[in-house]
Amino acid sequence: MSQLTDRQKQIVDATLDIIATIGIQNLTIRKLAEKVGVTEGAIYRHYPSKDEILVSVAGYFKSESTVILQQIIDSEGSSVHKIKMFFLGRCRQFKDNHALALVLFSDDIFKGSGRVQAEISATIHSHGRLLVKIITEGQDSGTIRANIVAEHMFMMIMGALRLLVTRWRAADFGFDLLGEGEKLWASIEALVTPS
Amino acid sequence: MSQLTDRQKQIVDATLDIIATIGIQNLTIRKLAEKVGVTEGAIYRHYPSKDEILVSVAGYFKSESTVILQQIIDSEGSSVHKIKMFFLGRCRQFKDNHALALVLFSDDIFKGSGRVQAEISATIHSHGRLLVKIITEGQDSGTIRANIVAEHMFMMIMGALRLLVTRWRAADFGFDLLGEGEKLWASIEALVTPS
DNA sequence: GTCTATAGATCGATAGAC
DNA sequence: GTCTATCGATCTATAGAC
Repeated sequence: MSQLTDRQKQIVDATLDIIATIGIQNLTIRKLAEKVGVTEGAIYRHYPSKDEILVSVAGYFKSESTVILQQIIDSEGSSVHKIKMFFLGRCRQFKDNHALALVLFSDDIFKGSGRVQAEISATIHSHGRLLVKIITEGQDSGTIRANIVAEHMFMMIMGALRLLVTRWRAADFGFDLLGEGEKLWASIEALVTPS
Repeated sequence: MSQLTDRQKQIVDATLDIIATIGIQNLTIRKLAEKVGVTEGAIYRHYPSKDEILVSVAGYFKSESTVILQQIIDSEGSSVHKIKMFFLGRCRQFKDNHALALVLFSDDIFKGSGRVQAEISATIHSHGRLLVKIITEGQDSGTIRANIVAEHMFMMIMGALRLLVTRWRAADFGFDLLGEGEKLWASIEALVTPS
């Protein structure tokens, strides 16, 4: 974690790019070196092993994904507004950083390297708990329908976002994710707010 | 497609099992042969290549996932009942066949073998269109809230199911998927039916 | 249809010159 | 810090005996 050198940042970016385009099962040091523009041996001057590169990728994911959470905690709006901020904020992040969508929504990328897997799922889990808490607060204050399990509401909202992003990736990023995200959010808000 | 020999079925089952446990990036002919109980050379008597085994896996997925769709088409219930049948039917299928959940909900399993990837996503897409059509019919007949885009409603329902299954897998199948699915469905039904 | 044995390619990682 | 060169392991796939 902490700070990466310029080369390390290049390597992490190249790794994400390769995973996004040809899948983790085709991620090799050779292809990585080729994309960075150095030889295979040079890669090992910056990382001791391939696994350690994936650890770095996971760290990058963690810091990026936490940014929006902090903005929400500091925000003053209603519960619905906070969740909307998260929802559209993620769309904006993915639009600016396609590879991030991949890391956040692929369950099997880090399978095999157990340590990385555990860290990522812990992060996702803690973020989820925060959002469920916000939903519960909204239910208590009457801005969100109260006769539904908050956890289930969270699953529908995040699940829909994930499906949207999955389609966006399948379409080779060929539509406006933020625009479609706003439309989808309008439907979600209509469903979860009291009528 | 068509019929598999007993050995081919064994190989497909073993493939799914390996993918489910240690990930596709660790799927090798050696591990496959070991699990089936024969040597590596023997595998190639039943399949010409590793890729062709994955094609078989995809075919198996396709036939399994279509079963419930046909039941729904033939059913006589309301739109809400049909979607519930699909939702809980999938839970039941996954409970009986853990590996199926993996194939249905992993975007990156078949990345790299473009032909398989295309076939699977086409199947998922056509199933989705059928469910959206059922939702639209429900909206027209008044059993489903009509002021929401049907496509978005579909995304929330399927997204929630996916998230539930993802958690079930992460928990090593350690809770009752069908029971939790029924609770989740109750929340979904409360949200999507007119109040 | 299964075995042993092996070819040929590619993988992660290292050594040593510069 | 990058290069060339290479090691040892492992991969997919094949050949030939039984």
